[in-house]
Amino acid sequence: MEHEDPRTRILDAAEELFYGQGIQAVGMDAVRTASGMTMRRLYQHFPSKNDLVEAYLLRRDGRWRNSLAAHVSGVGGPPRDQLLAVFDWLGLWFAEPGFRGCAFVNSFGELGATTPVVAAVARHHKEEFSGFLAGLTEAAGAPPATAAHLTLLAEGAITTAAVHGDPTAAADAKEAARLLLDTALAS
Amino acid sequence: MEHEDPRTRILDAAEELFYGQGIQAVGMDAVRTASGMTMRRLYQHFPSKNDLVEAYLLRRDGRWRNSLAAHVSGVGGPPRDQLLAVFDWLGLWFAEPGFRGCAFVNSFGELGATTPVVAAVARHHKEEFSGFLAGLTEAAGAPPATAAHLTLLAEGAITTAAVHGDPTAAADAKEAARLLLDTALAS
DNA sequence: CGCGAGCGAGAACGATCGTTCTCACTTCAG
DNA sequence: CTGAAGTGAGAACGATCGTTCTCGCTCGCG
Repeated sequence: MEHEDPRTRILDAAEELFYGQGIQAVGMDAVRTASGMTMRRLYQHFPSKNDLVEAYLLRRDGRWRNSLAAHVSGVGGPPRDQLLAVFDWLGLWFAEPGFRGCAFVNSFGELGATTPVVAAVARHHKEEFSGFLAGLTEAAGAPPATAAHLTLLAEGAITTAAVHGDPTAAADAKEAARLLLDTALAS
Repeated sequence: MEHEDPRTRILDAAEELFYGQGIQAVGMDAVRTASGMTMRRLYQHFPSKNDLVEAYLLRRDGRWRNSLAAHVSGVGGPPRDQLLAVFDWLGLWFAEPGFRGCAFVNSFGELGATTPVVAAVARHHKEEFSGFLAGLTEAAGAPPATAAHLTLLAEGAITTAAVHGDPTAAADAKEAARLLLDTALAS
C-alpha cells in the first residue's frame, strides 16, 4: 500500500491528521512523517499548506457525497425510503472510529473567517448535500420546505453526534424525518 | 466604558476575537491590544491562554443560555408557544452582525481533540441546551423523543445559518418544530 | 569513465506564538 | 528623604510553524 501514488498517500495522511486533530494543530512536518514523504516531494505536490488543505477538503467532499449517494441508491425502493436511508447512512458514519463531526463545519469554524477558500468549500459541500436531499424530496412528492426540514435534522444529527460522541442522534433524526415526511405526504 | 473591571474588558476583547476569527488564529498580543491591557496585567488575570479560552467559553455559555431563557419566559403563553419562541430567538441571533455559528461547536472542532476542557465545556453547553428544550417539551405534554427532535432542528439551524450566512434557517426550523410538536400533541 | 541532473534526509531560515523578563518610573510607608 | 514594591511599555526568549536550502549520493547518458 505504500506504493500508492504519492498524492494519494499525502492526502490520506493529511486527511486523517487534519480531520482528527484540526487543521491548525497539524504541522506540515507531521504530514510529512505520516505520509512517509520527504519535504521536497511534499511541497512538489502541494506548494503550500493552503493547497493541501483545499485538496483535502475537496477530496473528502467528493468521497463523502459519493458514498452517501451509493448507499442511498443501493437500498432502492421508493424515494421516501431512500430519504430515510440517508439517516441510516449517517448512523453508520457516526459509529465509525474517530468520527469527529463534519469536516467542513469544523474547518469552517476554525478557518472560515480567515481563509475564504475554506468557507467556500464548506458552503459548497452543504449546498450539494441539501440539493441532494431536495432531489429525493421532490421525487417523493413532498414540498421543498420538507427538504429544508430534513436538511436541518441531518445537520443537527451530525453536530449532536460529534459533540456527545453518541451515534443515536441518527436514529432520532430518522424518526423525526419519518414524521415530517409522512405528514407532508399525507396532505 | 474603559473603566470597567479589567477582567470584563479582557473577556470582552477575547470573545470578539476568538469568536470572530477562531481561537488559534488570535494571539495573546491581539487580545492585549484589543483590551487595552499590558501583558503583565493580562497574565495576572489569566495565567495562560488556556485559562482565557476556558473563561471565554464559560462566560459565553452562561450568557447565551440566560438570554435564551429570558426571551422564552418573556413571551409567556403555554409551553408549546415558548418552545416555538426558541426558534424566534435563534432567528434574532442569526441576524446579529458577526454571527458565525455556535462558539462551542467551532471551538470543539478546532480544539476539542487536543484540549479536553474545550470538549467538556462544549458538551456541557449542548447538554444544558437540550435539557432546557426537554423541560419545555415535558411541560407541553409531548414525549421526550420530541425534545430530541427539536434539539436536532435547532442544532441544524445554527450550523446551516452559519455556513450559508442566511438567517432563514430559523424560520424553517420553527415550521418543522411546529409540525413535530403538533403531531406529538395530537396523539 | 565522467558528469550533470535529480533525489532523500534533514538542517536552516524567518516569522510568529505563548510567556517571561528588563527597566525606568511612580507610589507610599517609615 | 529613602527605599521597597509595584506598574506600564515593550523587548526578549524559547518553541514551533511554514517553507526553502544544503549536501552527499545515485543514476543515466555521452
